[in-house]
Amino acid sequence: MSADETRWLSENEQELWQIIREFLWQFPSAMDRQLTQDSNMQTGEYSVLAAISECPGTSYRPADIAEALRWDRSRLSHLLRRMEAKGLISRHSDENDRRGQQIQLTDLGWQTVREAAPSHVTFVREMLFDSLNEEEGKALRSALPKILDALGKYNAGATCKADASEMAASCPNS
Amino acid sequence: MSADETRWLSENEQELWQIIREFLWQFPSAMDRQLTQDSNMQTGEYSVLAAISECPGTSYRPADIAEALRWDRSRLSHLLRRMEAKGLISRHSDENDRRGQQIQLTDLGWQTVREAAPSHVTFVREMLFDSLNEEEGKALRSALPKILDALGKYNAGATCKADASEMAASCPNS
DNA sequence: CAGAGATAATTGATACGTCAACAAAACTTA
DNA sequence: TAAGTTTTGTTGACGTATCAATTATCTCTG
Repeated sequence: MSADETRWLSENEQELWQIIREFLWQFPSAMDRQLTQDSNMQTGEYSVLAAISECPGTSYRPADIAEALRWDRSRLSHLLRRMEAKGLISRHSDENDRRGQQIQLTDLGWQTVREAAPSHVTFVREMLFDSLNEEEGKALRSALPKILDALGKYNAGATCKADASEMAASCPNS
Repeated sequence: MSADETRWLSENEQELWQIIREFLWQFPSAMDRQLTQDSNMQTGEYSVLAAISECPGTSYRPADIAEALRWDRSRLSHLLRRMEAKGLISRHSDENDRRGQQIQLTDLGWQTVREAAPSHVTFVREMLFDSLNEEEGKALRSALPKILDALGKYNAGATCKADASEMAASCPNS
């Protein structure tokens, strides 16, 4: 950056940015609290349970899960260890590729996600969707992918540059 | 919850929810990376520096900052300790209320936030505002406060139930 | 003014995310 | 098939967020 070519935010933009920042912090934080209180887990753990449970009978490799959630492998590895310790998942070595593993939900894992889902979905509906009219929903649906796309380009070269959704595509059901 | 009165998400809603979740994770995460790489700090630290620097010459108490940012006091306390260790802020006990403190930016703090601002604002503009057309901006501006309001009600009784912006209101400049 | 309660801020334990370094297995290609 | 490269997944160190408990000060009420 030579001189000062920074395109600073207008007052309007600053206001909106503050609202967005607050949303970016408050929403995940409240969601964590909801899951902690109602189901003794946090967003990350729920995301993994939900991702795996979407295709009953399927077993995923960590890499699939990481890609579906757009997560760092390391983060997932740490979390899977904790979840295995809690008895929520089981791992079996992948016979086709012995670097990898097959991750499955245990009975306890299934029970846990089934019990957690209603109150969590209720939270998401009441905090989010009930506050959106049709127009606002459409706007989000058109705006956010553009932002995610920009972020993806920004990240190019970094952690997760995969082009996604192979996990969903390979799901036998749905 | 008696029977199963859960209002599950429709397929459309599930799609949107996935996009939102991704945004909620990817954006802050990329922003942290931007600040770390360009300015050796994270979002929290930048937020505090920016909040304090908004009213030059003013000194804030931690409680003011916590309220303006809608943060937990404990989180702020830990962060202020680290920032003081780095030499970014200074604390002086408040003569009017000796429970409290006066927090000010040091010269290094000022220099740091001035140097960090351009690339950070550029990130926010390029990743966020450049992807929003006018209509989408308006939609966010109308939707997010409703969501924040719902979250506020959800939190009622928890950490931060204050009704905000006393810090901004008391700002001599602007 | 005494005591009860509220408020400001800190602290320590714990859990989680990130990063860089690593090990093992699988591809690639010459 | 051997050497180099990529991919899969783990590990440990470190920074940060959260929660409950604690201290110090202030305010209110009788």
